[in-house]
Amino acid sequence: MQTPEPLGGTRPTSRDVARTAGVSQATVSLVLGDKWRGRVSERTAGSVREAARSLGYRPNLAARNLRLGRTRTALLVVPALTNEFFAHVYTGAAAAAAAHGFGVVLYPSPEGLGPARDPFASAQAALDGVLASSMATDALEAFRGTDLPLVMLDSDPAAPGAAAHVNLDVAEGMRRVTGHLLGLGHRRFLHLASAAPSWTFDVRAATLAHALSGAEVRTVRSPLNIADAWEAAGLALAAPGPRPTAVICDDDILAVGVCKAARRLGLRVPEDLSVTGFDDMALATAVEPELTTVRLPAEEFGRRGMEALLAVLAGEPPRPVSLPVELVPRGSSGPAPAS
Amino acid sequence: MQTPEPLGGTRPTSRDVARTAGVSQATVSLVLGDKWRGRVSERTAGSVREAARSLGYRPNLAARNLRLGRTRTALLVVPALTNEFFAHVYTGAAAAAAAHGFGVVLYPSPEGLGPARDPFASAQAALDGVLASSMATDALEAFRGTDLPLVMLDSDPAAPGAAAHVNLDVAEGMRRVTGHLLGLGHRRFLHLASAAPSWTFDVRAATLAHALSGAEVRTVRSPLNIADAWEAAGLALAAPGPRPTAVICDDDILAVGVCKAARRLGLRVPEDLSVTGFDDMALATAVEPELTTVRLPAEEFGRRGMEALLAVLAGEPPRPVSLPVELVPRGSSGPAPAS
DNA sequence: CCCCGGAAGTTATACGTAAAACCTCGGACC
DNA sequence: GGTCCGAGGTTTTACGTATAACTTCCGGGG
Repeated sequence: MQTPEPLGGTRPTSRDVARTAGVSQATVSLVLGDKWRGRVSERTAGSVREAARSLGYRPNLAARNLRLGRTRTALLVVPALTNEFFAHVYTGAAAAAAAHGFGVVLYPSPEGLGPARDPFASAQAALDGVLASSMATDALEAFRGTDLPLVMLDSDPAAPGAAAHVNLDVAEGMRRVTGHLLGLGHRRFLHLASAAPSWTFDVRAATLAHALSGAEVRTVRSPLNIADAWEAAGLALAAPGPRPTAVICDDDILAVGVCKAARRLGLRVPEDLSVTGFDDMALATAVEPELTTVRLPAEEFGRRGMEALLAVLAGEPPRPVSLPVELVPRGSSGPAPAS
Repeated sequence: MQTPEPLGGTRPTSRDVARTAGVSQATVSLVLGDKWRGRVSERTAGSVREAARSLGYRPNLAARNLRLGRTRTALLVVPALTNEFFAHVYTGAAAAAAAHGFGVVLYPSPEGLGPARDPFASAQAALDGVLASSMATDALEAFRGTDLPLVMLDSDPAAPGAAAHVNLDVAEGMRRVTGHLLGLGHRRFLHLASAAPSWTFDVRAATLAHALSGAEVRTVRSPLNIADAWEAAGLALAAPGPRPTAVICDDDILAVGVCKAARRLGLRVPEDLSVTGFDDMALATAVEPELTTVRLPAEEFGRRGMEALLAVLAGEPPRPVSLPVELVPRGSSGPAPAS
């Protein structure tokens, strides 16, 4: 069992395969491209495959992409993978892409991007289409004046520019949360909202305002990290006047910050204060008490988004998708305190 | 301000730019490739750039890659981005790559990979090099018989096959943990180890065994998720015989599981049981009490790894790197109980 | 007997770029 | 006055693939 691998760094080409198989390069291309039925004999096809295998032949993707004018590569634009939600979105998108022979490349984060560099060149990939989260607002600016097919995640379905929209039904999620808390007797609320501007957060705020129109609601904004949420919640909960009995958060991360702030203030969760999250990431069951939250099908979200993009690329006009979400009641929410 | 953008989906080529600028395609290539000093006049160069801008010209990456035989793209192989540690590694690697004009593509997860599909084709990218974590063991198998430059993350520096090694000094981290706990008077330990086979975990186990050679140590393995860790720790802590007073975990996630199991058993952390984590991810400060853990410079880890790979690609023989880690004492560890 | 059609290939070409090799002209130098 | 040289380009070629267009051979039908 010797290794007939090419030495010296030069990879074998289809022409090399043709030479060893004793056929022309075109035949190699036909056989390996699975377009040979009725054009090449079974025998010849076999010997071509054998030659390719023994040489360790791998088609040159750059050449194929140039020839075909397509790259079978999609760009995924999300804010940051260190947010578990987007890591799941990536996973789903990558899986759906792979199932169709596509690759996924991530838009480089703004920090990683040098000054005034071309976002497309930075991706270093020729692209067939773009799948973008509305939360990556700054990155999206870079895509003005591009005619690449674009599918938007969690953005206004009425907004122009996108070939398709795939959304999570966050409005229903927020209705479930408010219904849950109202049912527990809560009437004074704090809404800890994300400071990041995005359509999905606007929807949550609007839904919440509508569902709680009879109750008392205060809104505070915070960046999506525990420390900032802790500080914002601490200030809001220690403010003069009647204290809210429930805090509705736009994200599990914020809810964790609220719980920490509550404990610091001597408030028990859920006896003195109910707290709800959003997303149902690993964090939600890591803390004590576990978070009442809204489960978002993050991975399916990415999968459906990519499938919509692939449909667009295939020429099928896709219809908008809105994925159902689910309320997961856990220990962080309980009956409103008696007083 | 009209839009002279190409209509109908056909992007302008360097030849189109040449035509509008009134020069040859070669001149366009020289100017835009910044190789024109002394070969093209300032005037001509200016008009070429102007033409390119007005046409919205973007070089065809596939053609460039084919011509140059390089793609300025590296493959990153990690187990799962939903593990926050690897999301940080990706971020650092992508930033370092972007700073050198490189792109990063992720190895598709095994699930996303169809049956018996070529891992390289699945990435849908022609690659210049590979940066791989030793924790992605199954994926690494796919790279046998490849001569792509390979830099390993957290793998045995003595192992062959890699052009360079970049490691975290986890041995020192584990020594700090054991020193910390021994100093607090602990003598009976439980080591909750990762069930995933990897060199980095072997090092932790070996270091721990050596540092605690005079003490009593039991080892239990668990997959890296809260639920499994909870179960494994629950069993171990409820086992007959003297109970360990400290649990040393290979990962913050495991430590969180241990804390939950301890609470279930009526054990207070840290009064009855000290628990330490590893990694210092967001989880560590989300829980109560906050975790004593070892801070790993995850993002720098990715950055240095990518820089090592870029050095290899540039022909510079790099020396092995071992990044320092840091013990972060927090609330989950305290003096051993008196009894 | 001739022609036609299908099987089994081969030859030729284009994709867009980078760069080596070549051309042309106007002055400087001997 | 011829030659050389450098500035400022242009012409040409190659990268590896996919496929359209062409060739060749052979058996069968009229």
